[in-house]
Amino acid sequence: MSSRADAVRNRELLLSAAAEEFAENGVDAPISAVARRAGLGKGTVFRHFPTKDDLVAALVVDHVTRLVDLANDLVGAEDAGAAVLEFLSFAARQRQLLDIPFLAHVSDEVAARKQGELERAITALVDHAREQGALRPDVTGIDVMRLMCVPNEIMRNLPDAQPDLWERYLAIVFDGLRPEGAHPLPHPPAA
Amino acid sequence: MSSRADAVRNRELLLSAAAEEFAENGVDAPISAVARRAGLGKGTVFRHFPTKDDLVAALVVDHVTRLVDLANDLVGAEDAGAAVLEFLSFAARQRQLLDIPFLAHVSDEVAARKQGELERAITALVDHAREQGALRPDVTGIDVMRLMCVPNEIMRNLPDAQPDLWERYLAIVFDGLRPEGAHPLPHPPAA
Amino acid sequence: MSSRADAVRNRELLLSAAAEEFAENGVDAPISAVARRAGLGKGTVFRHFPTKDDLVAALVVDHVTRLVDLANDLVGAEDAGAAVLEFLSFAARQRQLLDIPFLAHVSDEVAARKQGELERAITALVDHAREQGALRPDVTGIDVMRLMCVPNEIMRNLPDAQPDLWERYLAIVFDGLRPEGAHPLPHPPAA
Amino acid sequence: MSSRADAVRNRELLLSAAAEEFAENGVDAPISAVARRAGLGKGTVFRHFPTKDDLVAALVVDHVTRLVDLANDLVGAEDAGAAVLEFLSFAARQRQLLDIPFLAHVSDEVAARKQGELERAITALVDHAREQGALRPDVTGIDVMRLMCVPNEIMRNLPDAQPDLWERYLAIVFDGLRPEGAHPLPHPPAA
DNA sequence: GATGAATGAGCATTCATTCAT
DNA sequence: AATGAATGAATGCTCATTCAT
Repeated sequence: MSSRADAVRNRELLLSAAAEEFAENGVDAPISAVARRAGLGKGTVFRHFPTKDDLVAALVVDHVTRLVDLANDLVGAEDAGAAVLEFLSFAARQRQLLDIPFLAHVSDEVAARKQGELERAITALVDHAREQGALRPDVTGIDVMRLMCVPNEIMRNLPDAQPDLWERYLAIVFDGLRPEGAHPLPHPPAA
Repeated sequence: MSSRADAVRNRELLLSAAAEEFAENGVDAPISAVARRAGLGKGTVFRHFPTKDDLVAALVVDHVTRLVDLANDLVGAEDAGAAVLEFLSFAARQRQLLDIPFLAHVSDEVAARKQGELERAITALVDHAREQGALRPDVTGIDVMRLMCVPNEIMRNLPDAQPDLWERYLAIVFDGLRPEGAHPLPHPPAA
Repeated sequence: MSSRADAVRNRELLLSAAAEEFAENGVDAPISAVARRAGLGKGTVFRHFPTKDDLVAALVVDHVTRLVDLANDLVGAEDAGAAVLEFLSFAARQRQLLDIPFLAHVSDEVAARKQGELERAITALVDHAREQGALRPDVTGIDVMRLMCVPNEIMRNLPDAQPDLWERYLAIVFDGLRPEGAHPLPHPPAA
Repeated sequence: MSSRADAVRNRELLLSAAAEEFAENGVDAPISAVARRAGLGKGTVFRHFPTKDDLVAALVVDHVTRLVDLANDLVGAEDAGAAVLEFLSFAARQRQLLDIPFLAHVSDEVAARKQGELERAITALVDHAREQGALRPDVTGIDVMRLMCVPNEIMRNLPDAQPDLWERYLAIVFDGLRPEGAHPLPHPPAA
């Protein structure tokens, strides 16, 4: 009755339902809400993701994968500074739960590996931009990764704000990453 | 076990236990964990704060009060730019849960009033700094309020980082607030 | 442990377990006691009745429905006086919690509607009996409704009494409803 | 500072506060509400009544004592039937928690003894009335004791009714106790 | 003797997870 | 493979009771 293809479709259905639900109501939203939003039974969620944490991890992997792909696409761009800005804008537009809390608390191996990939991809991007003089000399990919979520977190705290307001705060942060008027940074970024 | 006089001390005990617990494990940490950390019974928490929300609100009020007081102290400073930086450094050092999510979700009246005070105090500070040319011309107190939590949020995601790492990210954000090399900001900050 | 079909049975199981438990220990009996008596988990109670109040309301509706049905069956009886007595006997045999406190405090809409039905049905029954001269001229359906629980309440206070003792007290009350030797009643019954 | 007399006064204060509180909000009202109503500390309640049950028992004893005293006063009355009616009216006017549930569930020895006294006093009263032909020949003091609370229980279920409505239901019950038109009662009243 | 702070058992309710169908 | 019923651990909160002052 249900083909392999249906299973794949359901998995996607669940992932996007979960992304919406968690973005809207936080990760504490019950699994049942995700199931309802997907039009599926609660049991089906657990068939695909044995644990709620697994579902969250899959979401993170999905999201990080998209970011890695974009970063890799952008890594050869002429204007590396613009590329970094585009990357950060893309990240900000994904309202999903790209909190680093997640990146951090999700213990999933695959997720961890993906984060490593992301770190390398962003670092490449940032290194280019720094070398081109588009970013301050003392900033690293890790720094950018850590600042990546700032617009999202601000927006999460302002549920009624106009949807593009994040651009304002990304602009400020990005100005802080530029070489003009940069004051030397304390501490190394560490691992 | 505790005398009448210790009741006051217990309230403080509870507030700081709650601050630690919530900073470490998020607001979803159970009241029982707060009680255990304070070395008190669960019921005692509810004697002092009839509701979990009341406890959170008290925490917010406490914290915001400290920030308002500092902002008011700093408002007359010669170097207003340095004053803003000092204010942000102080805010970052308070590891407590000064998430805007809290500031926003706490429905307590007193807390709301305190937040209004904070907004006014920061705005005064920022206005001075802007007028002195220490901050970019298009930044407002509200913007600073929203960016105030960035170092804390980054640190929360990095539980094993060296304790002063926040200085690095505050430095970047603050460079973004300076007038040198500032690119005009999109959107008004709105209320 | 239970099939889809047993879910219906479980609802009944829970209702009768609750009826017994509440009749025996009062409505303040914990839900866990109801669950235990039904041989089910505490969570299962909440699956079927989202709230303790919902469970109580369902019980009331069930009970009142049975009474309404009987009253409607009896309304055409030849001997309306005997019909009223039969009705009251049936009500007394249902040990359940047909306290008016419940009828009153249950805020459930459906329950309220059912009580209206009951009042109308009893009133019809009583009106007939009064017209036939089987009841005193100054008694109403509302009065009978209010006296309906007397035997139950007496029995609840006498847990060790012989199970049919209620008949004695119903007999006394019913004699008080007869026209013979009736002294005029003070106050109207009011709504 | 506090004399023996104050202690006695406080005991009375507490008893009447408890009577009011429990009559108004049910026996589940917290001890703290009783203390507040009495204008005393919670601890003081427990000094006088080591247990909430003790307080309730004391209330019952108080109440039953009043009833016993009245019954004894009335036992020599000319019109014994009128005396029984007066006794029942007095009982109905005491809105307090004279539920038999209490009489039954209170395990206090003194309370039990007092109930024995009450039973004997009522029985004497009822015996006289029966002998005078004012009550049906098959009714006993125990029956009257059990029916004594009916008006109270009906009123408890009708919080908004006019305060004298109980007279209507006492009248019905009392008519049921009269010899006119009495149908023989089933079952002995038992102990 | 009086007070109110502290305590923990008890209760309603939610939700991740398991499993029979 | 999908479903939703059953389950119990966890949580916020209330309240009788104890006890230091």
